[in-house]
Amino acid sequence: MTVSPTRIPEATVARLPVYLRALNSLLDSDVRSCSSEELATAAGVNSAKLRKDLSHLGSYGTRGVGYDVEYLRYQISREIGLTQDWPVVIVGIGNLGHALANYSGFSSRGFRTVALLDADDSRTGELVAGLKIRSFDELTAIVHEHGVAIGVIATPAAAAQAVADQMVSAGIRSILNFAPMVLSVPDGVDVRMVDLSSELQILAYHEQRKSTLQPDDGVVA
Amino acid sequence: MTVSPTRIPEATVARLPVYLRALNSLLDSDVRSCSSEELATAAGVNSAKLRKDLSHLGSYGTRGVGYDVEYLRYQISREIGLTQDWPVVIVGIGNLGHALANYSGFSSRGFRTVALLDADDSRTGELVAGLKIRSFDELTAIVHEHGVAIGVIATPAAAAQAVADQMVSAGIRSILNFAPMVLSVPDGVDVRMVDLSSELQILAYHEQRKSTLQPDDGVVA
DNA sequence: TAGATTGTTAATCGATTAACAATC
DNA sequence: TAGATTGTTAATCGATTAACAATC
Repeated sequence: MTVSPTRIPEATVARLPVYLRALNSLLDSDVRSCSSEELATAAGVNSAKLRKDLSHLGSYGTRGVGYDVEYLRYQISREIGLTQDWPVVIVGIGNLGHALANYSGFSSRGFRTVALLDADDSRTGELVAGLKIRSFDELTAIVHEHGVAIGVIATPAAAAQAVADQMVSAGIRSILNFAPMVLSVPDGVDVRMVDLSSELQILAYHEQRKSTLQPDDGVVA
Repeated sequence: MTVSPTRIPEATVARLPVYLRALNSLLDSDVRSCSSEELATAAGVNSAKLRKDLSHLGSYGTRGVGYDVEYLRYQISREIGLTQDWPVVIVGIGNLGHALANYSGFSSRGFRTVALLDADDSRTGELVAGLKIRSFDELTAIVHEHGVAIGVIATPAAAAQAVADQMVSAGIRSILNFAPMVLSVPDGVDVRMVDLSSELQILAYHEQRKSTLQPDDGVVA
């Protein structure tokens, strides 16, 4: 009874962060209340989809009125789990790791970077985003000390699998992978992959189609 | 007849870069030929989905034998449009822009970064990844000079919409947005959004469910 | 009450998957 | 030919959307 009564569809889960961001930006503009139409516009989706998505979480709006922005924000945060503390380690402090360590979108949403690790021990002690870079060898100790559940991999592709293996054996069950490399992990471990180049390739595909598009293309009788 | 005869489903397009990466990694290991089963494993999908996806591009395998790795790689590259040159500009050279400018996954796939722009003119002239940072004011001139079709936004959220507007008016029709901000653009302009924090939030949601999962959860009679 | 807007229903659409005929 | 594996079919599953009854 205390836990979410229903499973939330994966497509909906992926949009909850978008709604959260839209609600935050409404609050920044001192908007206290909004309709599904307004929120949908701010989030870049249509309102039917928004209402359907929210209906999976519960009934947090008022018919004829709309949604209380702060209340809905809290409910979505709670559903995602952002009301609890999430200690995170980042492994691989190159340009990208550096950017991630400084990324305010993490800290502002309940994620707390507890350690930055790099395999290159000559960088140990270097200060990045207020944290000293530590040796990768300390991973297991750090995971246990802080109860880290989420690991971020920002190493080159060649190192990523070894890092993932070490994370898993240290007890991490959720991995965010920025290395352009498919990781193999045991059942029960979640990996999400962010491939910067994939996104560019998908854009290129559509851009190419635009250029070769025939004027009478697009509709088939 | 020279252009792709069929429309490729969006879900398939999103996976083509993954297949391409898997094929590259097979080639690195001197694997010249593979079955759909092997390639699917390397790409992290099941083989039925892989074959279905490839069937949208054409018939590039041999029954009873499998796929020629190099030939298939070429066909996918061509379909995505990676056999042509894609000049790219990156706007916002903070930590993330810096990381993107140095990211080898771009240059190795037909993407050519022609300019790095930043609104902070005190940074003009600074050398990053072999390119001098230039003023944002030069955007339109650079787009025209190099025929830039794809723009990358790595600015803070507050600046992103203005950058997008400028890109659109300069003629860019494909934008990769790393700023945590929904962009509004005219019809015909493609925006893909990469939100580093969203991915972490989706992981947190699943991690949270793992912790609260009942032992007899998962199946309902 | 009248007007507005949610939450839900049901129809449609697209994606996934297993199975297998085609064929090397 | 016999064995292997693709490319396709058809069934299933999940996501999207429009419409509207419920209700503030």
